[in-house]
Amino acid sequence: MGVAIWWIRRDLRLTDNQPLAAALGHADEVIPVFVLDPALLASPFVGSKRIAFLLEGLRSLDSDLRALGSRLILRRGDPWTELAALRDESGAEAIFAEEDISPYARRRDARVAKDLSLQLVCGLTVHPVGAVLKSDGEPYTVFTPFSRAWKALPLLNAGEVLSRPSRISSPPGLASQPIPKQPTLSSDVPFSPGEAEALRRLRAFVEGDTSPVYGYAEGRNRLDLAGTSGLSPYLRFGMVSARQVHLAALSAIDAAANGEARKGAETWLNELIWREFYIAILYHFPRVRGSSFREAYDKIEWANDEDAFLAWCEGRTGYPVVDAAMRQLAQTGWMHNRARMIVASFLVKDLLIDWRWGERWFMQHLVDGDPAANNGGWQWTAGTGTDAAPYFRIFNPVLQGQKYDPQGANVRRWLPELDHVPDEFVHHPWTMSVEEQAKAGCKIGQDYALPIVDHAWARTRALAAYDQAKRAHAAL
DNA sequence: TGAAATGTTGGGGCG
DNA sequence: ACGCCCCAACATTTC
Repeated sequence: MGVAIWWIRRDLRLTDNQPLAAALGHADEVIPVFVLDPALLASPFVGSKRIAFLLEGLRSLDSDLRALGSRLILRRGDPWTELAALRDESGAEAIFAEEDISPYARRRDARVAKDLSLQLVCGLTVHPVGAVLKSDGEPYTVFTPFSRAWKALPLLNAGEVLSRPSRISSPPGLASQPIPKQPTLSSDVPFSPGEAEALRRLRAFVEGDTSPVYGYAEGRNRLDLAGTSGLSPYLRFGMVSARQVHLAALSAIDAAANGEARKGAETWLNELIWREFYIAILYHFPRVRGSSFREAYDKIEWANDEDAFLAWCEGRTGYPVVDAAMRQLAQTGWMHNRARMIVASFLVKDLLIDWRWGERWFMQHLVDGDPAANNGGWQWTAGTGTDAAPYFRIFNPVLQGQKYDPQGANVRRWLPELDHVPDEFVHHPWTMSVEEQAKAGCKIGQDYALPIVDHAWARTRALAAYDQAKRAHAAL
């Protein structure tokens, strides 16, 4: 039956892998190949923590493949060139890959498909990208009706997970370059790559009557508790399939012991649907990658103060809830979703800095950085996106801190200089008297920054800037 | 998946 | 006893 190529991109798993299953169904011998694309490595939207996670993930996948009698072939270079060479070396008739939807991925795949026999298979999402449409055939731009239609669609393969192959035969003698040792994954990054770890985390989150998924409705918002699944980096690289996670959410909903537990599992399912919503938005409206979905807001006159941006990046804005989250991001490559909304609101509304600056910084540092979800999240906060927060919804960083980190435990974890600041001041330490600052061992302006902007003033400025943009657009 | 500003109500202090 | 004021608590509107 011949040879097929399984072109691995963001599907680093053996269980429930549709392109792999398609390749195995098509040929006796399958070549698992990953092409390390220098164009991607050089992108300003890529950072070393995510690359390190990917490289470790490839090592883990290689080890899993070897256990099945195969191995990972790694090639560095332009995908079209490398795949054409591999086809010529091996005589492979077809290439199978999981469909990807970012503008760059689509251009790359179109170029490959023009000359090589490339078959793109669903798998990035539960439902095929582009299959969730209104009755008039147009894409949804509002989440709630999207989610309703999404839930009504039948599951591919009747919801059966594709089993892990027991053996993969590959042609011998194909050259593979070594998986690069650099960049290395810092021990500060709290994710260890690989399919086994992804499945372990999934089980820990959903299995049993008292699993965290049942407290998710409340727990997901708390910055000081581990209420989230921590699966985002694994979904980002397909170390677990979206469908497997979806089925786990459905089972948890079924097994919920009471209304509150059920609500937790349903809320979690909703987050998975937000992921698919933003993937669909980027697929149907690729222009959102560079510009606001709502064009009026591309007329905003941003302040774009470089020093303020640097203070935000480095976590020295003087607002503890913001600074703690930004230092956690720089150090570990991860940030709680609630914190992402808070720091994004602060950058866009309080500092009046273009959301694209924040989008790029997040992509450079997040281990789970995904173009669709990240863009969607930023445009949501900036009020420029589909079904976005209204422009006047501006987070107060003090109130958000008090609400979601009531004792300041998370703030103190990342800002040790606030260790001895009493709870009542921990989210607004600049209101301490000089004596209180001395007692807490935290002199404001010296041990910890004075707020770089007054929130009440900044709120008014943001409202005026957005209002001005709307007027400018309406006048056209 | 906000927060601030403004409006309303009602208990209690007080002359 | 009564009217008046204050203001906390809650509701509604506005940004």
